[in-house]
Amino acid sequence: MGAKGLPITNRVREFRERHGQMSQAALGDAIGVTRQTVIAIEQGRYSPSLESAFRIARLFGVGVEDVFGWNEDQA
Amino acid sequence: MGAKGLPITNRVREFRERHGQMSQAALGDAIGVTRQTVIAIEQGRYSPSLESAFRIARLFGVGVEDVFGWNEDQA
DNA sequence: CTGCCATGTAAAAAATTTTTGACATGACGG
DNA sequence: CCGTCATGTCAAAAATTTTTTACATGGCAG
Repeated sequence: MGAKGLPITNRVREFRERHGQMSQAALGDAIGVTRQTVIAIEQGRYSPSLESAFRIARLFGVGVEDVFGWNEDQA
Repeated sequence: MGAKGLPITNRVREFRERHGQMSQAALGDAIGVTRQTVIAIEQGRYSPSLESAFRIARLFGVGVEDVFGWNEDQA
């Protein structure tokens, strides 16, 4: 199983950049994960834990589904 | 590490039982995880992946945050 | 130009989630 | 009584996510 084709999409980068030019490292610090994790999530390399998803959404003051989306087809 | 104290709550069991007396095994099959995973999620032993969360919510025809909740305090 | 800062890649190690398999119990119907 | 189903526990293996460390690039400020 090579290319993942994750059913989950996300707009983390979008929200992050609109939040006062917050860097990937700063976002990581804010939600308690490393910079590498933020990079991987933004690049869609794997689906984050529901916990990370909640922390990101809450940081931006929105709901989980405002940041993360579901791709029925890929599912 | 030790006792988890998960910041995530869920009403999976509630939704499952209201969905035609669906068993844990049947829910597992429906979303592509094992019965053990359903048990662990319902018991709050760990936070599921965002992917599992989406599959469960979609199966019940609701949003992720209708099934899973965030406990700011524990966070 | 020089020095940061942000982003990106890579790979191995650590941590967590998920699976597999086995066994136990109570409820229930035949 | 006996068999089945749903739930639950346990433990080890497998798979996936996250961390750690290191290095590379381009942009931009001084």
